[in-house]
Amino acid sequence: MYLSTGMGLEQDIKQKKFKDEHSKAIVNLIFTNNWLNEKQNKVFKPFGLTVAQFNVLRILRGQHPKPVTVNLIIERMLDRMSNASRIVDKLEKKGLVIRKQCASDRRAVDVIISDEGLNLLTQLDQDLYSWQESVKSLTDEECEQLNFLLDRFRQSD
Amino acid sequence: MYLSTGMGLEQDIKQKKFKDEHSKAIVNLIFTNNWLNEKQNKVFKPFGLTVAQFNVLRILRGQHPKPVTVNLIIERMLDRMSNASRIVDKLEKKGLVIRKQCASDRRAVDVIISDEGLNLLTQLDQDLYSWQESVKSLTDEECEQLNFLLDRFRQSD
DNA sequence: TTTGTTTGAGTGTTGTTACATTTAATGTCA
DNA sequence: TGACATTAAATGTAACAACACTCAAACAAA
Repeated sequence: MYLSTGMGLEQDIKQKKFKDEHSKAIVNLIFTNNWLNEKQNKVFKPFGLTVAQFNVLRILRGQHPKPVTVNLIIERMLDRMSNASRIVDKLEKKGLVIRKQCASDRRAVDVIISDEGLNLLTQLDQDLYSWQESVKSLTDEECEQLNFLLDRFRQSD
Repeated sequence: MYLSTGMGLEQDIKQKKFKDEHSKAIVNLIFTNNWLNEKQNKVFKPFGLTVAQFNVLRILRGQHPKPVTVNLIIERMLDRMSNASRIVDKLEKKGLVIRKQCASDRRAVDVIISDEGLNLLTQLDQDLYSWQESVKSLTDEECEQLNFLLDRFRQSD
């Protein structure tokens, strides 16, 4: 599934026509996200990570060696909140992160990426980079344009 | 969460800078999809439908009164396959669709949207339309551009 | 201090998804 | 025909997400 025909959304989902370009854009966004997600999963799977777990690790690496509270993780996660706690659980069980009570606020929990976690990410980086290159089909200018449009897309808040 | 600052992705997920525009586009796509998904769920919730269920109903309405096999539903679904069967289950339990064995191929199952299902969609249409208008922040031309870029984004297959 | 409110993290529950497997019907072709 | 492969749909399962709730720590303020 999700083999693009290279002929646009209508062919990909076999729909004849959309009411207007905005309706189509909504469907196109969802479809493209699924397409992307499916491919990303395949990259992370050999490393035993889900996309969500990887993103948490990446956040932790970004702050390393500073600890990061669960709250900060939630703030920076791309996907729905709430399960940050459980994701950290999983990562802890795999030895990829270390969790300890925060000294200055005993409600909070400091999370740090472990050496093992850092190593895993280092290994992953290479594969991720190749993957990204392999799916890149837009020019830099087009990417910029896409980012501009997506940012504007979310402006109705 | 997901309150856009109206200042672009970096602020929204509090990340300083991306490696390049392509990396940013990938994250932007995921983030925008989550943003959209969260909003869509709120529209469908009062009707007791998930986005996936709605999409199946819409496919069925598109073919009504012709029956649609589960396979065809899978082909046209935006999101991951495999659960089409179970989604149809749910819809059947709610009386929104009718399922019966296909006459010409006894492996296949014909699914038709029921009158109740059609009614529900009619009610939903109004809310959905208002919602779409309320989140529309791109011009028609920009939507067209976005569709063009998203279609091209998936071209690495 | 005590009382009430807010905050950070974790938990319980229910529904959903991903993936593999199953079962029956169909197709194929020697 | 009979043996084998393929297809359509359903199901088992483990992981995951959504959402509400709990619980202890911190804050606020009378």
